[in-house]
Amino acid sequence: MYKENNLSKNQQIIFDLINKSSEPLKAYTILFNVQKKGIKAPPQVYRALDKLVETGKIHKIESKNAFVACRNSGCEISKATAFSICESCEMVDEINDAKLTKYLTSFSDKKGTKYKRFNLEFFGLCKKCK
Amino acid sequence: MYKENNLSKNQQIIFDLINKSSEPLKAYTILFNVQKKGIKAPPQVYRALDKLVETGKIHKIESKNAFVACRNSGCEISKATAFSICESCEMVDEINDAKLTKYLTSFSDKKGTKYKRFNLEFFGLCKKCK
DNA sequence: ACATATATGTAATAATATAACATTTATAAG
DNA sequence: CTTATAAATGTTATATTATTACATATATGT
Ligand SMILES: [Zn+2]
Ligand SMILES: [Zn+2]
Ligand SMILES: [Zn+2]
Ligand SMILES: [Zn+2]
Repeated sequence: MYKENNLSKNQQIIFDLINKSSEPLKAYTILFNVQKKGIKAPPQVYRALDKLVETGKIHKIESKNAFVACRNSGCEISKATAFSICESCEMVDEINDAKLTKYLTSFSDKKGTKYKRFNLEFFGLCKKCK
Repeated sequence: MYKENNLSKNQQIIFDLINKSSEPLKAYTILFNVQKKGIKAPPQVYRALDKLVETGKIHKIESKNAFVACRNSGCEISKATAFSICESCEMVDEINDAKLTKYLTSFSDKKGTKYKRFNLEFFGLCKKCK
């Protein structure tokens, strides 16, 4: 049967919040902001986050323990992610560069091993902060 | 005056532990293992870790909140790091690939911005686990 | 000897994340 | 519709990771 919307209630609430945020959100910031919607405890937040990461709707910025909505319609599987992170204002942008993705996806190390997933974080100053 | 060894006592103890480990170590694992040497509290561990990361002697594996010794004599500044991480056995290897480093160091995004630092984590299966 | 920066020791607490278990809701099959 | 199964939710407690704050000590340069 055809499924109109694949997000559950909590997942949708949390996705909406992250999606409309201009900056990465931390789990407990999310928790605080969705308590008015009935989501009261950490596990509810973390479970939704896990699912959203798993399906590529959001990504975790590992160096910040924070989450951003995916801005790249081509990466539902979340296996090839790259971000630019401003060291001054904390701004994060998802990088969508086909050449970069191709280069890294096809990268093989000295033993010839290839990898099925990567995450790349660039750090510097954004345009505003330069 | 000439300085023989640039690590303080706590820094040296903690570096030695990480350096002889075959796997990434977490802060509280480190704490547990150096208590016999007189390091008794988290701030002592985290301060040493911060300094060691800052000087490039160790690196933090962000996706694991764990630390490995630098195996790449050329990256004292810790501004261009890449790792391969086995999803099965947790093994981590630092990647030292001049071409990759060059490619990423000279990468500029669509707005022409260049970045002064990056961290790249590849995920897959190591030779043993394949 | 003095000033300054770096490192240490210690207690308390903050921030991030998971375990465990009961219950409910959605989906699919018979 | 009924039943079986999987997915999601609610709730309490706890585990793990990291920092604040403040007192003291050690190293470094003049
Ligand atoms: Zn994406
Ligand atoms: Zn900025
Ligand atoms: Zn290194
Ligand atoms: Zn392995």
